[in-house]
Amino acid sequence: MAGTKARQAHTTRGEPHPLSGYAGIALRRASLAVYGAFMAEVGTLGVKPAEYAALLVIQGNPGARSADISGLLGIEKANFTVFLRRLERRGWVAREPSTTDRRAHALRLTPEGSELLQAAVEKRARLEAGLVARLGAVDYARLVELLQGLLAPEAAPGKGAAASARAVQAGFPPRS
Amino acid sequence: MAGTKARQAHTTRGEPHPLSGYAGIALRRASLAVYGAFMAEVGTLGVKPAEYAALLVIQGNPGARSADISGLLGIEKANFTVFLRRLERRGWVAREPSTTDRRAHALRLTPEGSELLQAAVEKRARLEAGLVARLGAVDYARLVELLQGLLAPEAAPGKGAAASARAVQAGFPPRS
DNA sequence: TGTTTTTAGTTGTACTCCATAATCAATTGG
DNA sequence: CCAATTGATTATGGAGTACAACTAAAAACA
Repeated sequence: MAGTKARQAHTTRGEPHPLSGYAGIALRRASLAVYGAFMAEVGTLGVKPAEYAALLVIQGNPGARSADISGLLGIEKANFTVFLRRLERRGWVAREPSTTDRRAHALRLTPEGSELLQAAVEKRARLEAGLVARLGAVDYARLVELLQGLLAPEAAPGKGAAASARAVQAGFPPRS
Repeated sequence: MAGTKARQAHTTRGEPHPLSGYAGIALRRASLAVYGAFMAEVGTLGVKPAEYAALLVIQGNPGARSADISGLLGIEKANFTVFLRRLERRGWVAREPSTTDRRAHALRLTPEGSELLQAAVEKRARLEAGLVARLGAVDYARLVELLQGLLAPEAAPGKGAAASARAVQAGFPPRS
């Protein structure tokens, strides 16, 4: 998603989009739609989805190193450096030197970051409530479940190596 | 999607991704995963998803103009120009002058384009079969249905204007 | 009819996201 | 102690997209 603008293709309201019977296209369109809804709701705080996710994970894993967080977010560590710097410059994330490894940094939310994140979490709850209102709670849960099923590792037999010793977790705030 | 490479974040196979409980993140990840699967299967023909969709729509609406197709695909007409030129240079799409409007072009698939598209459709059927095998036919259909529900216009009451006189349709090949 | 407004297509530019390679310093393992 | 690995950074380039400006043709209208 290069441009931040949420596109609204096929403005002819009334019928479903003629290509949305294709799973890939439906997925892409839905992803963009939710992205746009996020920006409309939470984006007013100046936070984009990737940044929101980063703040969430950092809050849940205070002291974690860059590589841990970037790996979890699926951001290349190289790009995560500049990504982090934005969060740091805005005063939301502090990068303290690690006490155990002089190459690494320990990441934490600043008080301002925590405050902002709390506001963002509340706004995101409203966003999710909107989605639930559109699909119904049961269908919404089912959708998320099906998406997870699509992403689930296909029971890869031999390969299951324990990748990272340092366990980094999502650290959800209690789901609304 | 800037980089064509399908990222595989969170390589630790075994548990679901810790952030995929968020609908937006699950959608994004699923979208990228299907994109990657498409590239692995159909991409061997040198066709990316957007190009595949374009060829499909052009085949279903022979003689349609650029703006019709680009609108349906959700591509800016400005960007569609260069996008089209790629398809044209590869010999898949012909851009004849419109007989009724000297500004416009009538788009058609060339014989090579039709041939390629047919091969792509077959490969995509295999891709879809893989998704069905993963989720099961019922759940797969349900997923697509739920995604469409997420995208459906929220019964906008007064606004329902007939936007485009020229009706352009998806022109599916018979769904496999 | 002649003039104005709209439309189809094109070009150019800029910005964001992302991948990759190269690099440096620090750590780890023989 | 030296080689290989690792955390982080910088720099570069490709791909997708938005947007403004422009040309030529068509449509609307007085």
